[in-house]
Amino acid sequence: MFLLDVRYNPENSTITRWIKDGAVCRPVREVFYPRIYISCKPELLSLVASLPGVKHTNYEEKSTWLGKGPEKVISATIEPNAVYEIANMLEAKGCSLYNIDLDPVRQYMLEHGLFPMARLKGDVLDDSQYSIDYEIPELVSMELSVTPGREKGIITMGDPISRITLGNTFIENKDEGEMIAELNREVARANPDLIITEKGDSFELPYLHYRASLHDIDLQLGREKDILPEGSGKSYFSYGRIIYKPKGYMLSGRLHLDRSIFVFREGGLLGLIDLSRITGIPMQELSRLSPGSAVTALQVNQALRDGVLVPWKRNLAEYWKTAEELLIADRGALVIEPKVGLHENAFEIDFTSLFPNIMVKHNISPETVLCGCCPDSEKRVPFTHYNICQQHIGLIPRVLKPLIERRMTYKRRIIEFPLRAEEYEMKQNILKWLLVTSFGYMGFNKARFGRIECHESITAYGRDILLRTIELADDMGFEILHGIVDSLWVKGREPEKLCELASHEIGIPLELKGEFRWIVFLPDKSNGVGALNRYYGVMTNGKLKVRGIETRRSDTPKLISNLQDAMLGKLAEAKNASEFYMKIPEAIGLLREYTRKVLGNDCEFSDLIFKTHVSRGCDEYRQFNNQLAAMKQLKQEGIETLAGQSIRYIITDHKSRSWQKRVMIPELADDDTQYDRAKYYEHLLRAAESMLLPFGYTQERLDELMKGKMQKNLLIYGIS
DNA sequence: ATCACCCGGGG
DNA sequence: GTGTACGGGTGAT
Repeated sequence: MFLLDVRYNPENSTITRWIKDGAVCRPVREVFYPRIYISCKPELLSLVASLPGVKHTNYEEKSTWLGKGPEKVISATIEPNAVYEIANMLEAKGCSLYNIDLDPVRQYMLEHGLFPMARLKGDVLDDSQYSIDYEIPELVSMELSVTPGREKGIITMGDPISRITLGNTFIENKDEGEMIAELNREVARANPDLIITEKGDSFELPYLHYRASLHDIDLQLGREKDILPEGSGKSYFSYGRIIYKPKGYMLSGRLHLDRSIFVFREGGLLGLIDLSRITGIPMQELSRLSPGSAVTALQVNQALRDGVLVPWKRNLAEYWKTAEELLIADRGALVIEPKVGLHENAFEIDFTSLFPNIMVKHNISPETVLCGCCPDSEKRVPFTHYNICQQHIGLIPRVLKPLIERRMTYKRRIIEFPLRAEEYEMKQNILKWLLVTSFGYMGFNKARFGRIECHESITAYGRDILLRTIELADDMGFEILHGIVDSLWVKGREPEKLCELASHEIGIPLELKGEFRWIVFLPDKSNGVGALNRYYGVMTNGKLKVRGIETRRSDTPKLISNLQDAMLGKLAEAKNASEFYMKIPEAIGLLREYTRKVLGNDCEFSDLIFKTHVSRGCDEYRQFNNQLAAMKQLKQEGIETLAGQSIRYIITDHKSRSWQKRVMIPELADDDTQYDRAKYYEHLLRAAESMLLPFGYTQERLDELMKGKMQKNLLIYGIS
C-alpha cells in the first residue's frame, strides 16, 4: 500500500489520506487541527485557551530562532479557519507568533512521520524518507486533452468542444453535453491515478468546467467531487520578471499534473515523486511550486525537527542593508573579460555546484555567520572578515549536504546503470535546480532562513576561489581566455592536471567541462569590448555550445533562429581555425538564401512570430511598442492580457504609429496579411552580424554584400 | 543621449 | 505560496 496523496478540508478540519492499495485507491479520514506557537507572558495561556476556535493549549519548550536555546512557549491547536484571526489578534497584543503559515497537510505528515508516496504496511510506515532505492506503486496514468471547434482566429471559452481525448479514447462528433458526460463516465471506468494535461491549469480544466456548466453538468475528474479553485490566477515576481500563475485545478484522490509546470518539465514524473518524498509536499501541490519553495520546505522541515519554530512574516528589517551598503560589501562574483575573437584548443573548466559547496564547506547559515558564540573564530570570510561559528553546523549546510550527496549518487548511477540512465538523469536534474536556487534564496529578503550577510559571504568565497584558481592556472602556464562566477576558459596543455590540483587545493571539485576545437567570444555590439555571456564554439565531441545570441532567446522568431542555427551548423563543420575562416563565406551564403526568401515574400507566418512576456497591463505602459500594439489588438478581440502572460505578433509595418497597422497577432492574420519585409531583412542581417562581428562583418557590410548580388533577384521577384 | 522594456541558466 | 542584480539587445522619446 502506498500513500498517494493527503488533502485537507478546512471546512470540517478533516485530513484525507488517499491509500493506493493494488488497483484500489481509498480515502481514510481523520480530524486534524493545525498547531501554532505563541511566545509571550506565560499568564496569557488562559486568554489563549478561551479564544473561540482554540481547541487545546499547552506549554512547550522550543527554540524561537536558529541557534537559540529552548524557551517556554504556548502551543495551541486551532480550527483552521480561525488561525489568521487569532494570530493577528495576539500579535496586536505584543505576542510573537510561530508556525502560522505552515500548511496543515505538511504539519500532519511531519507529526506522523509520513511523506507522499510512502509505502505502508497496514496503518504504519514501511519505508524510509531519504532512501535512494524505494519502491513506487504501479500508477495508472492518462493524458487528457481538449480541442475546441475553431479552425482559426482566437480561441475563447465561447467556442464549443470539438474533441476530447482521454488516453486512447476519442470523444467527438456528439452533442457537447453528451461528450462531457461521456468523459465523466470514461474517467470513472478507467479510474486513473494520474491525469496529465499539457496546460490543464490555464486551459483544459477551466475550459471543460465552463463548457460543462453551460449544459448544467458537473464535470467529475477526481475520485471525489471536484472543487473548483476560486478567483483568478496571480502575477508575481520571480527571476527578475513577472510570471503569471493560473489557479491550480487540483483533484481529490487522483492527481492532476500539468506538464507545462516547472518541476514536471525538468524532472518528469519520477523526479517529481523523488522531490515529493524528500520535501514532504504532496505531488499536486509540489508540481505547481517553484524550486525555491521546495528548498524552503526542506529547511523548514529540518528546523522543525530540530525543535526550532518558524516565525510568522519573518522580514527583519534591521538585517537588510541599504542598496548603497550592499554595493560596497557585495561586489558580486568575479569576472574576467573575455578575449574577443576565435580561439583554438580552449578548455572550459567549472566548479560543480560551487555556491552550495561553499555553503557546506564553510558552514554558511544565518545563525553561523557573525555568530555570537565565536567572535574570535579562526574561520573568516575572505574580503569581509565576518566570523563563522566553529561550534555548530548550521541549518543550511545540514540541509544541503545530503542534497549534494543525493545528487552525486544519482549522477554516478547514470553511468553505472545505463538502462535506467534517463530516470537518474531526471532525478539529478531536479536536485540541481534546488541547489542552484538555494544560493539566491539567501539574498531574498522574504526567504524564511535567508540573510544578506550569508549571500555576501558566499560570493566572497566564490571570488576568492576563482582568483586562486586563475593564479594556479597562470603558474601552470595556461592562458586565461575568460572567467565568470564558477567557470574558466583556458588555453594550454593538460587541463586535467589543473583540475586535479585546484580541486585538491580548494576542496571543491573542479571539472573539465569540455575541450573546444574552436570557440568565438563575441563583443558587446555597442563598444566592441568582450561580452560576458555571448559566445559559440564546437567541442571535440562535435557538440555546439552557444550562449547569448538571438537563437538562445525565447522571443526570437523561428526565421531568425533558423538562420543562426544553419550558420552555426555550417561553421561547426570546421575542425580548426583555418577551416573556420574558409566556412565564413558559406555561412554568408546561407544568409543570402534567407534574405532572398524574406524579400521574395516567401516566408511562413509561423516563422515570423515574436513572442514576449508582458510585464504589466495594457494601460500601464509608458512607451508605445510592438507588444503594446499586439495587446491592444487582443483587447479589441475581448481578451485581456495579464502581467506575466505572453503575447505573439508578426511585424507588419514597423514604422507605423498605429497599433492596428504596426503588428498583427497571428490569430488574425490571413492570406492578405503582408509582413514587413524590410524589418525582417534587418533582423536577419543583425543576427548574422551577432555571429560574425569579430571578423569584420558589420550589418552595413553584410547589407552591401547582399545588395551586390541581389540586383538580379530583385528583378526576378519584382521588388523595386 | 537617455529611458523603457525584454531575456538569460542547464543538459 | 515569491530569487536578485545586472549585462546585453532593441526600440521609443
